[in-house]
Amino acid sequence: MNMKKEKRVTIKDVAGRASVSIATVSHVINETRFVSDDLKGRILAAIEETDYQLDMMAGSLRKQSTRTVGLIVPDISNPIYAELSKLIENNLFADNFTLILCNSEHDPFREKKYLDMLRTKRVDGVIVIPASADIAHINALVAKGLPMVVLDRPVSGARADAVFIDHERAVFDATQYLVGLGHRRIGYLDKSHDVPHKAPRLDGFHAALKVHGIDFDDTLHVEAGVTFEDGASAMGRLLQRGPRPTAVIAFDDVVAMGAMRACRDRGLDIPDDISVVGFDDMPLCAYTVPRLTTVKYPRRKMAETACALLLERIRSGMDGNRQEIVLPLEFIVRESTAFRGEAP
Amino acid sequence: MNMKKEKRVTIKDVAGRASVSIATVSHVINETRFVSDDLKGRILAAIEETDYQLDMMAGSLRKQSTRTVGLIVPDISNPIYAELSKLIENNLFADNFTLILCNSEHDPFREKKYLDMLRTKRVDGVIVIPASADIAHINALVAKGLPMVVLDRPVSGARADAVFIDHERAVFDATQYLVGLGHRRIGYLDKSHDVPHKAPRLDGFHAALKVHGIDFDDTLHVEAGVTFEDGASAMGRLLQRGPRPTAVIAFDDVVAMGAMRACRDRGLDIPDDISVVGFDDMPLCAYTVPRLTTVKYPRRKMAETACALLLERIRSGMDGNRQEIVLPLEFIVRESTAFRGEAP
DNA sequence: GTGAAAGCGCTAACAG
DNA sequence: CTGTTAGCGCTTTCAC
Repeated sequence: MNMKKEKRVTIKDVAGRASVSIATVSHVINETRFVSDDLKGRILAAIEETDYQLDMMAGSLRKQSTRTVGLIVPDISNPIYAELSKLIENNLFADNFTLILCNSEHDPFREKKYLDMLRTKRVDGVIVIPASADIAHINALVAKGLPMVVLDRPVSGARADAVFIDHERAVFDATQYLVGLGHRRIGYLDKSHDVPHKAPRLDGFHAALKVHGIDFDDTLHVEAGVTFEDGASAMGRLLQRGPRPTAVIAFDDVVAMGAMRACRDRGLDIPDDISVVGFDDMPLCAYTVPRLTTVKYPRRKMAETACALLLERIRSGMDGNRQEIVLPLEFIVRESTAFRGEAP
Repeated sequence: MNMKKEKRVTIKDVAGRASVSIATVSHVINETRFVSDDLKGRILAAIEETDYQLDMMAGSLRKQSTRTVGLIVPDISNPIYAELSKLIENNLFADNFTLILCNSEHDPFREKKYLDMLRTKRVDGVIVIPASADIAHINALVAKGLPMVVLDRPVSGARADAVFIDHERAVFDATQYLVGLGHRRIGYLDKSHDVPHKAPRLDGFHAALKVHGIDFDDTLHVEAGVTFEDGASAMGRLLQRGPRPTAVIAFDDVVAMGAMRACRDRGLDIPDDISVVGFDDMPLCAYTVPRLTTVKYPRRKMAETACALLLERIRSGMDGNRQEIVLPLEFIVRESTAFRGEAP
């Protein structure tokens, strides 16, 4: 095939062909000042004929703005982050921004490396779901004037704008709901990584138990990774430890689904033998058997808010005070939770 | 807070501080020619002190290469594309490339708009899962010298490199498997969009039926969209049409799961009353109840091959013949398929 | 071994 | 209304 790259056609070629200055060409392209119909016509024709296409890079160098933003997520293959990314991408697309996708793989080191790359590529801003609670590198970039918003996870001391949810409250409510159903032995499938929202969630769990005078049994606390398999094996471990719980709260829906599978494999019925509640409300939750009771993660609102915050800060050139927005959560009762056997 | 943007520190500042020429600074940064230890030391120190960071954009303009590639997927919130994206991102990261993510939303028009943006941003190449069979705009870019690879869907007449799977064969095998289990009334949950792999798959289905002397009953053919809900409602429609099938083949796992849900809601057992087979093998398949029999989509191999092809073409400057690689599929039998009631 | 200087393709003063 | 021109920050000949 041997496809030779033809010489790139530049604004100069267009100008030459239309017998005008390159300034005028630039101005009709960007609609940045009035140009007579005559010239405009010739220029448009020349663009057409030469099949000219703007080189944004050159423009970006000049304008010091790339109309590109970076998004750092722990793992795009987690459905919740996938959906969030999609919503963010949609918002940005509407504003003619383009998205650089970065998977940190839950690795703070990789996150940092990506942050460097993004800066080097001169993105106009970045949205990051931080992999760990250590956000010194994030704050450093903010200090250098890079617009950033931290998403999803309540890291303390952030100097970037932030939008997240009230993790503690959400788990508190979920726990309280289970207690209301008569459950007293409630398992907690925690996250094994040390993510920023791990502590607040566990706090919420403990707080709810305390309010209802339930002692926390440490054997009911196990940790799980990020896959279905991790959820299943964690649940397996939990079930081996002494008297089994009548309900469990999982760190997210993926873990909850793995857990349901593990129960099922041991002949335990959900929710008759064990109630399970998830976290996130992935679309799938309404289609599992049984349908999963869960906490709804406000992804649409989160994406919109994050983009609004970021774009505003990009527009304003980092003026204005830091914003922190906490989004409300919704508890969605489906079929995976029920009264405890003997309870009212 | 009012964060003033400090003046950007450039290569000039570093050169000044180290009392050398900017050329030398550039050379130590890029390790592109020998520099004495003395100067190198001073330069490195100056970089450190000024917290200088390379501006890739300027370099890219000069070098005509951005070390960025575009990825266009129909919908990143589809788990299979999410995983594919992740694998691709990983491959590129290893080579220090950066990824611009684009959701076409299954819309050819939006795909085209994104392609324009990518070109304008001077990406070094693009990987695209085409939204439709019309790929004139893709070929046009290839003709202009942009390295591209078309993924997943067997569009005809592509001038870009391509890597996809044998859709026809896969569905042929799946159908044959069901027939082997004694099924004769097999439903087909097709895709409603006119995607490039729609026809080959249906061909495979028909071919298998024909081989076994089974007449195709048109009432068993329904179309579904892309969500769980779409799958459920399509299955609902199918069940309303005359004698029900004893098995169904779904266009993808998402549709299959929606279909399972719909069966369940009507008191039908899977697989005792109806067998269902999906397509893709999302991780979730092993965790549903029952576990889903499906065709395994070779995502890892696909990601690797696509990246290898693209990077090679970028490296070689579009030399060499067009490549087309067809990846093998694997049929994964789990619990959602069984012998037809009365059959052996 | 090192430096000077010419651009990469565009935008935006500034000058008419 | 339109054109001239000075950069944006870097890479890379070419010369010493």
